[in-house]
Parts: sequence; structure tokens; C-alpha cells
Amino acid sequence: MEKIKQNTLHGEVAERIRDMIAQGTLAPGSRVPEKQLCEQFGVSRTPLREALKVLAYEGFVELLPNRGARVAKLTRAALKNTFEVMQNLEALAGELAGERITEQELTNIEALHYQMLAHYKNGNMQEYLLANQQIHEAIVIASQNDVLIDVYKNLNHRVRRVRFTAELTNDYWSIAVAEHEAMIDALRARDGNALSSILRQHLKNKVEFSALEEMAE
Amino acid sequence: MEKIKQNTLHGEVAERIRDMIAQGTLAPGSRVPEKQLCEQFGVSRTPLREALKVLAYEGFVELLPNRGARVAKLTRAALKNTFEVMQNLEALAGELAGERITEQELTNIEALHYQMLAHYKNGNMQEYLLANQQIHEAIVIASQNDVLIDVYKNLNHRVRRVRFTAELTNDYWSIAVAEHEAMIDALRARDGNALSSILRQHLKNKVEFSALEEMAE
DNA sequence: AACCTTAAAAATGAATGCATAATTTGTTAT
DNA sequence: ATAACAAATTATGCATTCATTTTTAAGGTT
Repeated sequence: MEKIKQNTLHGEVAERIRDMIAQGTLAPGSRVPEKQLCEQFGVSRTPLREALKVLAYEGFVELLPNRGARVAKLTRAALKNTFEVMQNLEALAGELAGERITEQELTNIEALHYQMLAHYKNGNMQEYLLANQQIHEAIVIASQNDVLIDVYKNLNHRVRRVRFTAELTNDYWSIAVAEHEAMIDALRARDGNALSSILRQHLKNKVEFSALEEMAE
Repeated sequence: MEKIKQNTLHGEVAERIRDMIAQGTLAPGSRVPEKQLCEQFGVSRTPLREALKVLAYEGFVELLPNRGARVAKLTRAALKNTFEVMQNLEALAGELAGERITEQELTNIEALHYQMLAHYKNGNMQEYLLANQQIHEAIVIASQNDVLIDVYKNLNHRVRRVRFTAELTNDYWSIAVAEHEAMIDALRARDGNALSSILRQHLKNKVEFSALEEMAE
């Protein structure tokens, strides 16, 4: 995985810790050992602690006074809540994208869509999920609302671990693909309202059928 | 104003800086002088810098590598985007609150509502806006969705400066009060859908009529 | 006088050091 | 043997210090 070069040390450290949490190297509920991570990253405690403050506000860890940081548990309730919000944000994004999407963005999403279809035909679920994810992100970006984009990305970050470990049943998979077809149609027609309701339904199905909530403890 | 006791120094510092930004003591676009603030608060640079990392994530300041922190400008576009998202989040909150609000929460909101009406009758705009704000927050809390609550509070924080400097025209003010009446009715009936659409309209009106977007530079 | 170059000053980013709180370990008493 | 207490170890929170970068200022050149 190519890593985006962060200008700041604490930013780099935060990114590394986020990865470790997403990959499960740092188990949920476990404490974050400052000293050990410092040695591992070859940095002092100052930038590491700064990174922890940021991660705390992003919801990746929780800070207990005089007890350091613990990896936040992604409880079932938290996952449900996060999806509930993301669902709504994507619906808003769709609505706005209908009015604001550029030709180039549309072309790009279409390309991703066809790639995704190919992965579906090949039964390649990992690649499918990746393209799928990129399409959803692209729609959010097409909303041209920076605040929406930021908030969405943060929430997406928090749940990315479960997003890519989901198992799709064949039945649901075909439904999802059909819904994606409808999304593309709505985008081409610049029909924000249609796109919005398709997205809302799509994400509701996703949570229901892919048993995403089962993935949290 | 009573201040909530923060356990951590950096949390306390962050709160103080937020206030300074909200009150305009730290002007938008100006740099945040670490040394000066350290002396003023009587703390060292470490907790102050930790606070700045948090504030950057919250959108109050922006961090430039090797150039420290600058107070983020609340541009008109950013304000518009923020309201766009908040509007949607409140609509979602209303929908959920319809299903989930507790008796006690409802009673509390009713009480706030009557307080607000009193301030309206007295023409006390500051107090009105405060009660208004508390009602909106209470509805969001009644959604029982912690993620939603967190995101909403953060966005609300960012725009609080303009929220309380808004000037309401008498015409709009009476419309707003009527909409609030409808909100209370919908809540009492536990009608999430109705509440959701009332909130959506209410917030759209608020932005339009109170000329909130004019308040940003 | 305006502009560029260069040196001094100030500010930032990160490492280290110190005091305090929490955790672990070892001992003793029941 | 288990539980409770106490000492030692460890980790955290904050202050201080050091190195690097940026900003400011001065002096010289055109």
C-alpha cells in the first residue's frame, strides 16, 4: 500500500497507528503502549502523544486521565450508529452530487462502475469491495461539500476494518449490483432526489444483508 | 459562565482557545502565538501544542508545517457547507428521536420550549437563541445515537460564533416560533417523519432569513 | 531609493528530564 | 493457600531544553 507522505511527524505516527488498529495489530480495548511504539517508530514520546490526542478525537482511541490511551472498541451499537449517520450523509451527498457533479467526475465514476461489474462477474469480492468503496467515496466527493467529505471520511475510517471483511451472499450481491446500476442512471440524469433515495435503500440493505453489525464485538 | 472542569490540562487549554476564537480575541487568519498563550495560561508549550492538534482536527485552526497554527477562517462557503450537513443531521436526529425519545427528555424539551416562548414574548433575543440552541441540542441527544451527537456537537462548535450574533427579523422570528410549536407537536406524537421534515424546513429558513451566511468573511 | 543578499532573532518541532499517579510484585498475616 | 497490604517498578503528564526552520532586520549593491 502506497503511503501518503505526511508533512508532520505526528501526522505520520497517527496514520501508522490507525493502520495498526485497522489491521488488528492493536487489539480493541488494549492499551496503547507509548514507550514501545516510540521505539518501534523511532520517535520520541512528544509526537506520539500528539498523535494520540488526534486519534482520540477521531474516535480511534479513548484517553483516560493518568491512564493513557486505549484502543476504542467498535461495539455493535457504535457500528450501528456510525452506519446510521453515514447512510444519511451519503444520501445527502447523492442529492447534492445530482446538482453539482462535474463531467469528469461522472466519467470517472462510470469507469469505476464498469471495473466493479467486471469484478462481480469474476466473483472477485475483495476487488469488488474496493471498487465499490471508491464509487461511494467518489459520490461523496462529487457533493463538493468539504465539510461533508471530511466527516464522511472520518466515519469511514473508523469502520474500514469491518467494511472489507464483509461476506456478501450471492443473493444480496446481485441486488447490490442492480442498485449500483440505478445509481449510475440517476447520476447520468443528474437526478439528485432519485440518487438520494437509492443510496438510502442501498445502504440499508447493505447493513441488513451483509450482516455488518455482526462483525463488532 | 460556569466552566466544566476538564481533567486534562490540554483539554482545558483547548476550551480556552475555543472561547478566544469564538469571542474574536483570536482573529480569523491570525497566527496563534504559542509563547504568548503559554504565559497567559501559565502552562508550558507541551499541553498547548497538544490542544492545537485537537483544535486542528475540530476545524478551529489549521496547522502549517513549521509555521505553527493559524485561526481558521470561517469562509462563507465553509459556513454554507457546515449548515448543509447540520441540517441533514438534525433531520436524521428528528427521525430517530421520534422513535427513541424518553418521557423525561420530552418533558425537558417542553420546558425549554416554554422558556423560549417567554423570551420571545419579552423580545429577549439572546436568551431566546440560547434556549433555541438547547432545544436543538436536546433533540439531537434524543436520537440516542452517540456518533450523530458527537459529529453534530463538533460542527455546532465551529459555527457557534455566528449562531449567537444572528439578527432575527420580526417576521422570521414569528415563523421560527411557529415551526418550533410544530416540532413539539411532532415530538409529542412521536412522529419522526414529521419532525424530520419540519426540522429540515426550519433550518433551511433559518439560514435564508437570518442571513447567517453573511456573517462569514 | 528600491532590491537583493545575508546575518540575527524568533518561533516551531521534537527529544529529554522530572514529578506524580498507577500498576505490578513481593511480603506478611490470616 | 489466599487475601490484603506495602514497596518497587513502570507509565503518564507536563516542563524544559535542543535543533531546525522561518521570519525579521540590516547592510550592501545597482
